[in-house]
Amino acid sequence: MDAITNNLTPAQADAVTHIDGPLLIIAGPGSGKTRVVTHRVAHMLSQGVQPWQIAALTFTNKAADEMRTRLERLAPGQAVWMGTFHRFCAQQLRRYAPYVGLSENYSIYDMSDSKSAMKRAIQAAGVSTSHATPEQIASAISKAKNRLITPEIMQQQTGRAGDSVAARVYPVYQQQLLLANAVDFDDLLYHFARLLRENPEIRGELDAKLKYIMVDEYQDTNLAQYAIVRAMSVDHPNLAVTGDPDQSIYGWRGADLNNILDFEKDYPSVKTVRLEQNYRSTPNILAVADQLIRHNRRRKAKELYTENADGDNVILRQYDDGYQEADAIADEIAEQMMAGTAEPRDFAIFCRMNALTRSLEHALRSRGLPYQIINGVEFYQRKEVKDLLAYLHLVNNPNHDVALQRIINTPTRSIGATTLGRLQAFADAQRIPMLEAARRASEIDSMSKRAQTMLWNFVTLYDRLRRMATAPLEELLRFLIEETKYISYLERTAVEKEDSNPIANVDELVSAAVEFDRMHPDDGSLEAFLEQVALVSDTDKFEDAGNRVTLMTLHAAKGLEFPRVFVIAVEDDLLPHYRSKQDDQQLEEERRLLFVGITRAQQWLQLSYAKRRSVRGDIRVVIPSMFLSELPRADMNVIEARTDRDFFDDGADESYPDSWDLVQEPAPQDDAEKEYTGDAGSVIPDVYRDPSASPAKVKAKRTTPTIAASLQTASDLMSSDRVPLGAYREGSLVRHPEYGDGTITELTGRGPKRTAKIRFSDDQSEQTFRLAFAKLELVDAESR
DNA sequence: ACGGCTAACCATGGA
DNA sequence: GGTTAGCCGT
Repeated sequence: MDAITNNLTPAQADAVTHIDGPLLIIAGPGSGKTRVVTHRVAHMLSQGVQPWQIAALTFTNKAADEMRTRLERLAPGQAVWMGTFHRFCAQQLRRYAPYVGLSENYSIYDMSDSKSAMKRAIQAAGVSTSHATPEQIASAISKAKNRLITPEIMQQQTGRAGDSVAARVYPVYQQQLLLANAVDFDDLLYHFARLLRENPEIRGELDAKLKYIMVDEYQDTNLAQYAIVRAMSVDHPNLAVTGDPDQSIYGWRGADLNNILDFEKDYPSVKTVRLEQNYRSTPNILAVADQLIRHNRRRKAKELYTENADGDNVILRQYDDGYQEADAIADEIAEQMMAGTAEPRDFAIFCRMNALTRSLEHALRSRGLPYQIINGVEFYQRKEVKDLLAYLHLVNNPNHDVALQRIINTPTRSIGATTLGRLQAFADAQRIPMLEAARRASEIDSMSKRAQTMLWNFVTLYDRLRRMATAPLEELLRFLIEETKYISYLERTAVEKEDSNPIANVDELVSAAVEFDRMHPDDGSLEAFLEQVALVSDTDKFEDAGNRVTLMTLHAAKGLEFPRVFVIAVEDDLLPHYRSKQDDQQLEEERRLLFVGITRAQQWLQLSYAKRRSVRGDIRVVIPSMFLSELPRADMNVIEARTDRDFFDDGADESYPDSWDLVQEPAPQDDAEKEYTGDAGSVIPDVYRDPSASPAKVKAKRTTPTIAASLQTASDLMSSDRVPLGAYREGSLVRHPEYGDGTITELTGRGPKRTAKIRFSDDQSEQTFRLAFAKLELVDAESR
């Protein structure tokens, strides 16, 4: 008992010793949350709670592993269930599969599996993708599932046009998944939530068995997760959740901030504990994080403080371009290593999207610095790995149509698109899985004799593999590699690339199988292996990778900490991402994302942006992120790029207020200006729109001339002595110096992104132009 | 009819 | 830089 409750702050002890009844732990970054949670479990165990009465739900395996390791130290040998939401649901669904129309050997589709399933469903539903892309449809269906909306309900809701397309695909997609005895990621939660809702006896059993449920990162739960957790906490409402509204960054995955903001309303008898003292970062870093997050409205105000000693000022650095940024950061790391003040594992580099790691990777490699990229999709997404896993999937679940389609002709066995199409049509017509259809190929009239033979060959191969289904995994895997001649197929087809070695990846998969056999000598099953593979991410296992610099996205960085952190490309359209700028809630989520990045740093932090960045080949002028103007610059080291000052020559000497006014209050004389104001609104922090929110206003006044200059440059590009953008209409006649006269057939986008599709009268060709940049003239009908 | 190849086209985040 | 649709050679 002493070892468990000693050395805790009063707040921490409060949380640790609370056993019965709802508990809300609002835990700021670096506040020792994991410590509190594990100590609390240990305390509960010491007070006679049985380990099997406790379940701790997390979002990543890594978080669960971390908890398990720490608990093991406090209370060795106690089998408390700790794992991700998805794994928890997957395991429960194995037991209750028939209740939701599945068999217990059901498969879990990963993102690319669901994508192909979705494409097939869209085809089968016969909807046109001209107004809604497959991605949009998939996202609408995913959102529906996250909100526990059934296909029937979605069809009843006469929503927006895009949704009605999705509403038609949804039941077809769902039906096909059930036929394939498969679920997608959303279904794991969706099916289990509905199972609990529709079967009170199961709900009651679980509620009674799992008397103590804990949820980590509660701010990232969606409605389905909320429903699951609540359903299991009715008779025994000993629900303990931890979270931080300021670190909610998964809204795009359906996370609902209200779950945590309203927790006290859901459970009026809740005990709320706030962990506000930060043990991770220097005051310098914390101050920057705090100033930034104050600009959010939807939050629970929190005082972050630390007793840590002062450290270096946070650096805000400008580079000329992305390459200079990469080189300079690599140099900086090399320098700090040479100075003996740091080693590779001390450094992390965060970015908004994976594509941005490329130049960094190059810079680090050319200097011989060891690094690792934590990419959400890596090993298990590689072709050769997916191929072999598809074989395993099909062996485990003969209804797995996506797997069948992947491997029926891999290695090639003369079963092409035509044959596959006919097979699929037959399967659809008979409502049978495709493997079954292949067995009955002789019944398919349109199928050539030759194709029938090829299909028969495949089915025979499958049956040979199938006989090995219960063998140890390693044996099965080696057998199928042998039988399919997969290695020689790779040697034949794989192109030698610098950093990909398909055969080594196959070996790595075999090693994973060996390891799995070793870990599960008795309970090992193909099904369990496939489930594990489906539910791990590469993010989970970065730790083992040795002494390396870590590159990852801001999303992947959550829950981690590093002594020295670089956040790169803090630029408009990237952070905040351009697809999040239109909506205040999404914009706040972007701000939280930067907040998460900043608060990962223990001792040293640099935020950087470039003046120019090449995006997909072409070089763009960069507008620094609006978030940078929200930081306490007086307490930071602001460093501008050394060269290239004249790039923004016209604006470099402008004082700050003028340039801001330019963006803030463009004289609204005509349509174009109004148009741009609307768009620029999102570039302006909330505080500029709402005078009542004051604290940042003073800070933002310190915006450097350079930032102001580039902002002005952007507005120059937009407005000065150009035809007002609003003057362009669909049907407008225009003249282009190269293409000649034409007519605008379509206008899309706003502000700087305003884009026109133009059909030229000369050759009837259609081209698209960004109005702000294209050399277009409006012509009136008479002058042509 | 199949399969390999080239050429557009397209990209946020990820259990 | 990676993926896919469509083309062309077998």
